Amino acid sequence: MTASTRARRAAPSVDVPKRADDELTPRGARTKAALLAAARAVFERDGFLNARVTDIAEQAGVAHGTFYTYFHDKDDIFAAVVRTIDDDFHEPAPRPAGETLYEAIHHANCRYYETYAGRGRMMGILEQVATFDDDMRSLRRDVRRRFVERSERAIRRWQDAGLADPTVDPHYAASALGSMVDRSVYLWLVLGEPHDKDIALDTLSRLWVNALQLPPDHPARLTESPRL
Amino acid sequence: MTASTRARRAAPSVDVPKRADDELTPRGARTKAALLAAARAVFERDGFLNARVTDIAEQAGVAHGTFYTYFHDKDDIFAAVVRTIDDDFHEPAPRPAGETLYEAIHHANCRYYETYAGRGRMMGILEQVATFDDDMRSLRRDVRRRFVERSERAIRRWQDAGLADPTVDPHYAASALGSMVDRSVYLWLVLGEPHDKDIALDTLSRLWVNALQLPPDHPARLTESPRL
Amino acid sequence: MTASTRARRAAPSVDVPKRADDELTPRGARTKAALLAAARAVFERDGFLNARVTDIAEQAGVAHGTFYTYFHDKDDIFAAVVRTIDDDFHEPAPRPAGETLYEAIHHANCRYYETYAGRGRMMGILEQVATFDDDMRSLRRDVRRRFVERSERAIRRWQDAGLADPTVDPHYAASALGSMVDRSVYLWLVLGEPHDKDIALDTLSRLWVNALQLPPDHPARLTESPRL
Amino acid sequence: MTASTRARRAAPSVDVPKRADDELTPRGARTKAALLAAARAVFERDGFLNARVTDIAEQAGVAHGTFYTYFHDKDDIFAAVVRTIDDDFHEPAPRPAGETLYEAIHHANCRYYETYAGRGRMMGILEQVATFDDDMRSLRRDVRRRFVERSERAIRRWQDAGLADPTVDPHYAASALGSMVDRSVYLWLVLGEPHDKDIALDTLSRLWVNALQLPPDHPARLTESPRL
DNA sequence: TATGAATGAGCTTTCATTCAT
DNA sequence: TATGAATGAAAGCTCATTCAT
Repeated sequence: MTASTRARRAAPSVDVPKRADDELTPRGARTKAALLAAARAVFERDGFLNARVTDIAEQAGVAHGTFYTYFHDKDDIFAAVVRTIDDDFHEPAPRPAGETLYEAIHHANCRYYETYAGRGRMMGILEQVATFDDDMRSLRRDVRRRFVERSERAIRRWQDAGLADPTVDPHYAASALGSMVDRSVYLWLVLGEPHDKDIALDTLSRLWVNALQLPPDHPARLTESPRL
Repeated sequence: MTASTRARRAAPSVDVPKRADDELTPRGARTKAALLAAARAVFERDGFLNARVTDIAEQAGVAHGTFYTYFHDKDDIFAAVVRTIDDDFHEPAPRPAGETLYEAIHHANCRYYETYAGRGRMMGILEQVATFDDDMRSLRRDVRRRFVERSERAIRRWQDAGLADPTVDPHYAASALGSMVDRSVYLWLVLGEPHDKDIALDTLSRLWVNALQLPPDHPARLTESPRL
Repeated sequence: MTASTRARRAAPSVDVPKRADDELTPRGARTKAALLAAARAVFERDGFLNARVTDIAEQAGVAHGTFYTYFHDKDDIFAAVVRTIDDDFHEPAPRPAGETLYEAIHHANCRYYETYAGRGRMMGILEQVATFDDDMRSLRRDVRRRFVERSERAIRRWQDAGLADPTVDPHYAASALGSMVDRSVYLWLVLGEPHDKDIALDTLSRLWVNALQLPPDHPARLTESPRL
Repeated sequence: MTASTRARRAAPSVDVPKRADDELTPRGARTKAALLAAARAVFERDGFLNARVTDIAEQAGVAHGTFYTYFHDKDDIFAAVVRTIDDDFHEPAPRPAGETLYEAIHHANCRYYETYAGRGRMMGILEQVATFDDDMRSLRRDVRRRFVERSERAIRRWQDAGLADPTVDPHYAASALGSMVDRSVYLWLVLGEPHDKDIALDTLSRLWVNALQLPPDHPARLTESPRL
């Protein structure tokens, strides 16, 4: 044969899943991990938009094409990176027994701050991607919704117990206070607004307590903790 | 995720300034205005990243090349569009005399909501651009800073007058409450979170007042209004 | 702005038509014509599969990107080249008055041969593309169908006039005889089977006449000519 | 046209022959057979151009790399598949004694049809490959030549016996009638042109007989059968 | 000023083939 | 033999920007 002749591919598109994690040989798993780590580094350095697949591959020390052995495209690996990061937000927090309401709320806020801080620049990148990618936006909103729902339930319980201002709407209150914490932390940790961590978090917690007119020193025994 | 996403590294971009507004012939002024209007329409339709210079020119009914008679690039015209939009946030609000504190704060929150709503999709786009463009980020933060500083001064006055909780830090409180309002409005108006406007804004204002432990029915006569 | 940022395009796909021929400036028309000519040359030299857009642009003496000002992709320009070639097959042939049946049929066959020959290597390329491209296959079959239908009508008339074998099915006969001519010409002109043109075409015409048991010397006055 | 189409220029391809069939272990023979079967399935499903070596290996249930233990490349295995298919066309047909000429010719045409139909989609793929691969084109022409030569000899005999029109050239007639049958069957079976098999084949045979002006009911005892 | 054709850097993705295990 | 990870050559296509008219 004179000429070997290549493809007229029909749109491969969505399907064609990459080999699942548990079908990988140790070597493959290592490479995939290297790519994920490299991707995170590159995203953090360049942001999502400026990150190039080439850079990620190079950073991981593999050939350009190897990237496509494990991921479909930049979006795909980004989602994978986010997934590795996202989980910690969902772990239920173990709560000490004798906390006051202020302490419980403060604890939750601190924990949110620390988790956010641990994610470093990736949270900002996720925020960026969420402004133009529907899937990431959904993911972002799901995380948020869970927090808000938890807070909402707590507010209702406090209202029922006569501890919280009965005139505020629990849903909107939970949403607003969640936004307050979430956005403040974003300003401090992602946009780098200078701040004194202790004062900042203490103020946040006080405002939280005040906003619902909770008695700060009342025991928080009502089980579930009001995390953002 | 459907489409692939690209970006470009910073370009040298020699600063050849385009002809200033007052040096334009009437015809030129008309063309420039058409481009600005077209740009806003295209940005609102496609977002910043998907907007193409070609589309803007086409929408404005001028040739592709004409764009460059008036603007350096997409960034340039985007900044110009934002400038035409940004101003309204800064107009001092005329305040009625006999307002209560709740009314004053609620008025400010409503005004912020309305202004945001009037900007329509552009606020979301600006938020998007602010995630990767330093200049736009600065602009965004300047707007914010002005709001926060005004609130901060008001809080201090209220604390001095014995009306507000003296234990909260005025700066962080202003920042946090500003974030609360700003982010809530973003969720409602940009991300389209379903909400009942009246309840939502009322809750926001109540939380604001509560958070500082202000007496809601006290006259707001302390001059400057605490907007956002 | 630090980085100018490019697109996250949504699948542009089918639409986005290129500027129509009559909206082109003379310069544009010249370039487009150059690309078409270059494309034909490249296709004839390399076949469709091996032809590269780059080669076409280079051959036309324009930059790579210029190609995309006028055509969507290789398929698009191929279709355009074929369209410029296809038309001649459809021109109705002017027929002399006193022809015999054999002469009329022979004339049609010769004309088919010549038209085919004039298209040169492009007919082979079209045959190639028709094996994997549905649109081109349709085009190919449309051309064929028109020939066959014309022949079929002629055969019916001849049968009605008692000139042709009444036992053959007019449709299948037209199709089969069309295939005979079409494929023979393909073998000779595209695959380069050595042949003596005169004997070859004469044999073809004799077989045609015999196959229908037509009296070769009978006047062909039954108006429409049985082309392929 | 949906997808873009690429091709590759001829590769040097050093001729390291793969292990011959009789040097294979039983296990190896089984793997090779699996690959051949898989290749045929994939070619029939996707066509030659869209078939990927990966798909063939996967379909055969072996690792990608294993393919290269048995075949050089896609061309190589395609040729092998075709070889397994090609043979049946050459088997001499056993002919009954008292046939008429029409019956003999009809029988041959039916047999060609059936053989073609049995090859299913592979004949179309072979036609496709023959448009760009010289070796496959040769193979295709060899098959054809044998048929034509056989017909040519038959026609000569019939002419010598005064049974066939002496004015048609035996070589071109054989070629043209072969093309008629071959192409008709291609249209029906590969391109899927709707047809009534009995009428279609009967018409084909009648035209064959008529074209040579053979007496249809004359005994076909002249030994060798005019196939195709 | 306005035009729109021309440019080409830049990034993406595919898949045949090799090779260490 | 079998495996499947790694490779990298090839093309494709987009669109911001320039520039001759």
